[in-house]
Amino acid sequence: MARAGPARGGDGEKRPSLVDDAYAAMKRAIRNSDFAPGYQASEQEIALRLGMSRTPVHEAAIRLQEEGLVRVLPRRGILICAIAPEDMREIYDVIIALEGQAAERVAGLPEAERARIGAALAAHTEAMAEAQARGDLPAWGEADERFHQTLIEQAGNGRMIRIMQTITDQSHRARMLTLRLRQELDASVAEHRRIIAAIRDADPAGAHRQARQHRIRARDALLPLLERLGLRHL
Amino acid sequence: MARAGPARGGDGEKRPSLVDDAYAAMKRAIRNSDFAPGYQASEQEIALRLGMSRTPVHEAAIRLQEEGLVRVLPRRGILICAIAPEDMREIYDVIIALEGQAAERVAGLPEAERARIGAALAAHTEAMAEAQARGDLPAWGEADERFHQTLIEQAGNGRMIRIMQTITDQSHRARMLTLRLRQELDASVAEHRRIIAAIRDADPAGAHRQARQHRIRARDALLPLLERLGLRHL
DNA sequence: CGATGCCAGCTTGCATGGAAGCTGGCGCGC
DNA sequence: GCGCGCCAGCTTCCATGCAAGCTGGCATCG
Repeated sequence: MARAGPARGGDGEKRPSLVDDAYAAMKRAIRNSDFAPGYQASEQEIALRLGMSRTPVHEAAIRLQEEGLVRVLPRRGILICAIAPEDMREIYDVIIALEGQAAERVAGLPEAERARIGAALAAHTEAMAEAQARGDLPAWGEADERFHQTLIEQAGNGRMIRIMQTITDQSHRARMLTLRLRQELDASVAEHRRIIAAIRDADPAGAHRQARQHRIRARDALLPLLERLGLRHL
Repeated sequence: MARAGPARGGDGEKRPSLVDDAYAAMKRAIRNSDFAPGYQASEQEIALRLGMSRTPVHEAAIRLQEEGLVRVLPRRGILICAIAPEDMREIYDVIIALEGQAAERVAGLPEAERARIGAALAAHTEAMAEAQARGDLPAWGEADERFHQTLIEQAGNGRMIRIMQTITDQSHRARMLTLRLRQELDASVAEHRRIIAAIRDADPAGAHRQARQHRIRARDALLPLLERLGLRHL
């Protein structure tokens, strides 16, 4: 989760430049709402806070804009993007499609790989069950995130990983907000186990269907929740 | 296809800045291989060619890097990314997943919408059939592109549109290269018609399945072709 | 009192300069 | 002949300056 590096291809790890520092700092600030959605800051101000000049902040802002986290308004500053329920609908539709595909591919891997991945996924799922028993929601959320991250990563598609990372970043705040409102944590655990079973059985079609269904159900639980709460932007 | 604007959200159309000019020029140069894959240019050189200073070129390069079209090598210049067969495999897997989802959603729209979209898709498909009869491959390719573009756009998911745009840009050169080698143009037309039929019948599951199958077949026709030709990067 | 025009201040867009890092080739030592 | 180190040149990184654009408030006019 906490992969420090810049958005480089993946090989050459370098000492991060100021641009990378600015990128990481701004992204972190957005993630834990130090920069609240709707907040508008000047590049100068952020540069001052980070102890650098405007240039690296500006370039980091371009990258963040490309990922949909901020908008750079010409001559007005950097606007932290808010997420509306409609955005969550879009995000879930993408997740539903990609994660189904990822699960299918994982279930088509050779026996040894599937066993290893199944074990990792099962470990994360057990961590979820334990966290739930303890009533530890943050731990539940982290284990859930690791489960899905593992599923995507093991499908071995760099573009898919990147896309999922991007939209996961976009929806992170919304997920944190709604975590404590969700009533169906046990359903998630059960569904995860079904996904794992399909992978272990080398059943690509089944894995695809289970992963899809899991995300569809989560979407159908979450969206009405957002609407009911009238969270227009978060 | 030729949406002129910058990567703005979608509303405020502005007079393009120099950065936007540089972005558009470089993207166009990459599309029609004026910048061949593997080519490495200095920002200074490109800036000179475009009649501007290094700054806007640099910022445009950051955006292009974020989209996977180039890599900015620290202190070495801008490298035009090549596409390997493995990349095409990744790209197709994403397309397979997203386009199936898009077709499903379109097939779930109200009757009036479906009729309108079905007509548009049918028109593009007829254009393909006619181009094929004339032996006009470029026209076939453009009509095919319009069909898929329409399908995605009408699903009404901005993030999905953007993702597809990005990976379509990445694979554009490969598509152009292989267009004349493909033997199964008529299969595409037939499959398009099946997708349209499912949409008109308000059959989301069928539309999903047909769209998936269409892309899976295309992938399975294309990838061996690339391997056989030994096109390691294009 | 309301509307309009203007201006000051703040913000970024873009250019440019200084400095540091990387590459490749040349010369020296062995 | 071979390998190593060094240096020159090229390239980006980052800071900063200048100018233009936008906003909001104030004064002025109807």
